[in-house]
Amino acid sequence: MPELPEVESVRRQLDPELSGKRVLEVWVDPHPMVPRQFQRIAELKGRRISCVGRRGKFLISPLDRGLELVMHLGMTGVFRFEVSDPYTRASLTLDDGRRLIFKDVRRFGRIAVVDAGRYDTIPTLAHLGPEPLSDEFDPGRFSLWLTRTDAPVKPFLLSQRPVAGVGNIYADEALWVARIHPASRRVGPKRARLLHTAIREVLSAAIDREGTTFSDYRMVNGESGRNASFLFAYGRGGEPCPRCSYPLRKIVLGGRGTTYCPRCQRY
DNA sequence: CACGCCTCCTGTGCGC
DNA sequence: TGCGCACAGGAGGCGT
Repeated sequence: MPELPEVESVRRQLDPELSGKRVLEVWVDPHPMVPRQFQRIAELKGRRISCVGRRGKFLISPLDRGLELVMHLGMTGVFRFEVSDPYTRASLTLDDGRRLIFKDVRRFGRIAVVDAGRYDTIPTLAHLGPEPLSDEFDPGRFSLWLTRTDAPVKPFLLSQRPVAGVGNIYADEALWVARIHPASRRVGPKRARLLHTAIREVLSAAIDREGTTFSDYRMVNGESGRNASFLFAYGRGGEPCPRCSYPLRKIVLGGRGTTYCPRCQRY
């Protein structure tokens, strides 16, 4: 569900609420999946949260005692304050008396405590590519990545290695903007630069609209993002391409639903 | 090492 | 109405 723009929107609401707060109590839903998805969460008790940052789709909060809190929303994760919900998987009682609830229907989200900067238990974070909206996201290096890989371009983007935070929606969107077929294995320097620009454009625009809500994604205040009605390709299979009017086609690529224009996105 | 497939979990919508 | 299947915005593990 949540990609970089959604996670950033959550971060912006969570940061002022959690910065400087201490965690008094931790509760976790007893479930077989808990040890994997909530590693070392008990160590949160008594820790102070300095702020809420973000890397790709991960929320990261430095704690005292050299620890770090790493949170990932998975597909259906939502943070709320004081909302009773049957899908609550964890809650943190803060020293201002409020409780932060983590609800997550599909249980793919995770909240882990790690030694600061040690991400060996979180491989995607350990090998995460550059932040797309920072100077670290360099067109030249991105182009080299794309030249060297043999994988189809969309699954490669979803790996989080060439760039952080791009998921299924914004991969389809950026490839549509750059006019590149999602299954293409031949993205040369010229098209790589177009894609580099397109990724920044679609992510920035989505952040401005506080993300894309289809069903589950909500911000901490419960509101939806406003980006859904601005999408070019994702979720619009069968509709006319906004650029050339040819019907958008939906396929499965790398196990993920993929919508693109067969006429103006070239392999 | 890199890639592609399958899995984790729960809900929903569709065709028969 | 009931059933079975495909699919949903994520990542991780495994085999090749």
